[in-house]
Amino acid sequence: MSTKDSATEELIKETAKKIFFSEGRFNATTQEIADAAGVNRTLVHYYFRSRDLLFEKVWLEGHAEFKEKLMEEPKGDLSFKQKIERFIDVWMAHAQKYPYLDSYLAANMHAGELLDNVAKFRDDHEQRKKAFLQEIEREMKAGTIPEMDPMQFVLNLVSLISYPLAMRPLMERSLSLGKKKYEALMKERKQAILKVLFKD
Amino acid sequence: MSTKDSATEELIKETAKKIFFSEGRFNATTQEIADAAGVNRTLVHYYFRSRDLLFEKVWLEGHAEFKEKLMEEPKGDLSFKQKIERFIDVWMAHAQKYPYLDSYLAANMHAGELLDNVAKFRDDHEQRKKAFLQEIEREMKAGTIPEMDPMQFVLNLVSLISYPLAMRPLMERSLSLGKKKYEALMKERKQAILKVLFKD
DNA sequence: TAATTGTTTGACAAAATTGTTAAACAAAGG
DNA sequence: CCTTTGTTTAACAATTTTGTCAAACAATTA
Repeated sequence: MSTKDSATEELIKETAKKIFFSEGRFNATTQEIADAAGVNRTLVHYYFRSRDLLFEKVWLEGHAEFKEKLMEEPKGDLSFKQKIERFIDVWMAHAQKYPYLDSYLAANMHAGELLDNVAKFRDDHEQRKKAFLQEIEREMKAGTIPEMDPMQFVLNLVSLISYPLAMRPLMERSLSLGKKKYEALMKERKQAILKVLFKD
Repeated sequence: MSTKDSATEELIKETAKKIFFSEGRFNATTQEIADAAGVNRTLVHYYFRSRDLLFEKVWLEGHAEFKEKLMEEPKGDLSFKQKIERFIDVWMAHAQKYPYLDSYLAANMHAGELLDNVAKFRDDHEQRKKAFLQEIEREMKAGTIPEMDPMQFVLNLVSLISYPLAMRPLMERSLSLGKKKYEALMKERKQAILKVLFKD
């Protein structure tokens, strides 16, 4: 978004995002991407120099987009529970668009480079994270959620949200559920999560 | 295991498992695998014909091993909670050995072939699954766990176990935790999971 | 219209990876 | 000792994928 972003460049990027993170085809070749976008393969190199740079660019963009939405300061004051609800909503919406974004991250953590870039955000978010943890402790003391290490609460939260979406095809199969049934399950998901996180 | 399994063959397989599923380097070449095993690259082809066949073989083996341990009938009678505890223990142990096995599955579901093979197990497990779901419902009625769609309970269970292990490097970073601290967190993990699943 | 700039293309080169083959080697049995 | 069988190796071939380049093309601007 820094400058103009020719239509073709944008088209290639969007196509790549779709192939990589919606369809999960991480090993797609430049040829396949170019074909899917309906452009000459050389253009991929013209705009992004190399396949890896293209990948990195779209990955960072997708991830940044997600973080931004997630961290966006909500309008009015929200209760703790409302904040959690919003967190769930945003995350689930994103995971529905790019189901393979997180699983790529999981499967490629070892590379490490990706996370270094992500870390740029860190300073900004560090204090907000701290505030969030403190808020969790307050809630525990107030008795709205069970007492435990606040980190465990965070792990619970993201696990319950992300896993069923990232692992959706696996879960569908191993639970012998059809597409429809799983969708219905996801619709109820938010409430199911809230039910186990909060004492009620 | 069908026949003899020469030492070299076994060595290559074990090395491949480690590279693929412990280190998560799914794109490792035959050369890298051979190097890591300290054998000539041609041997990989001699024993497994092709890279893909090697991959499939070790994947199926790893997965089968896991399923077997998970489904193994426990000795005496266990209470529902004890069964869940055992489930957590087995899964966490396995995920510690091969943290990338599940995430590979997640990231490559679209291929679909893998799961077809896994499906062989299905008939055996189908009825046990049903029994498990019924047991969950009984527990809900008995009031030991919150009322919800039993499938949601299953999703909660596997999410809470698997995600923090599969996403470990990501979580370590985004929560700014050191290796030590995260390990400690995992030690407490079982109790944290039980705490949210059961009413107490 | 000529010139400049940016875009697109096909042809080509380079690199990386896989797969095959024939020959060397070693162990075991006759 | 010779033969057979299974194992290991190096050299080679084939394929796949990436990356480069010069020329064609289009749009805009002088």
